[in-house]
Amino acid sequence: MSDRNSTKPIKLTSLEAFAQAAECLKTLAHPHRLRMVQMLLQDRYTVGELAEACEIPSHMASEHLRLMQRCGFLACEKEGRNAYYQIVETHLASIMTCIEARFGGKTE
Amino acid sequence: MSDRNSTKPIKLTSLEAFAQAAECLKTLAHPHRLRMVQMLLQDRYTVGELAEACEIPSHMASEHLRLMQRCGFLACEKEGRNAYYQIVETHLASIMTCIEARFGGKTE
DNA sequence: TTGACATGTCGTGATATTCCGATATATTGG
DNA sequence: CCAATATATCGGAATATCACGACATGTCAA
Repeated sequence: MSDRNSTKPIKLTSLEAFAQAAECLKTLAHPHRLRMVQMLLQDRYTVGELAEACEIPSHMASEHLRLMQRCGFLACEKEGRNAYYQIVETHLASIMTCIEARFGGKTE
Repeated sequence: MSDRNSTKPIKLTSLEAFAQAAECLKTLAHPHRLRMVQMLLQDRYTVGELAEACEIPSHMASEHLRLMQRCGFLACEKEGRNAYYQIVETHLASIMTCIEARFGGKTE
């Protein structure tokens, strides 16, 4: 072992915390879910609107939204026969900024 | 449809770009790989050192490192019988900062 | 050259994810 | 009440991921 990193004790995040983080990242790691989060960071939308934007049937959008709700990203508000989703995990904004910086920003 | 979001044309990242992003996020979304990236953002390390820090056999660390190399996160430098890995995807620093902000910082 | 060490690769079973059709529930207008 | 709409849920098939043991490769030291 060299003295490259034996002298300075390295600080690490616990594997338990990273296990939680990995769960959340896995939930985010899907093209349709990324698009939904990007939209919901700008406004709230119904299941149907999100489904149309992702070009998928709405019952599949509903499943994606349920997953993101379960890991604390989103909340749902029912209004009549519509269900509006919105962001509740505030850190999603900064993470999405990082992703946009790396993989290209938004265009109309 | 309300006039809530019908007047302003929303800007979106393409689904193709998000598909790439999802691939990368999926690669990152693993507790051992997150720890490896966190370490490698501070210094370069050998396979064995990373394996020990993650409490896994080194041949499994080698596979994780190969995955991260394939999606452009890491590069490998062979020195004698050791293989040193280091970060080459610069955006990993800011993404890790976001993750640490949400899931707890580092402790020794 | 031989043996120990560090790393990399292959095949496999267990498990998880994704997509989809079918179906269910709830709400609104007529 | 009835039909249409919006959303949610269930079950299955295809696919991907994960952890692991076994083995292969390359390097160094004696």
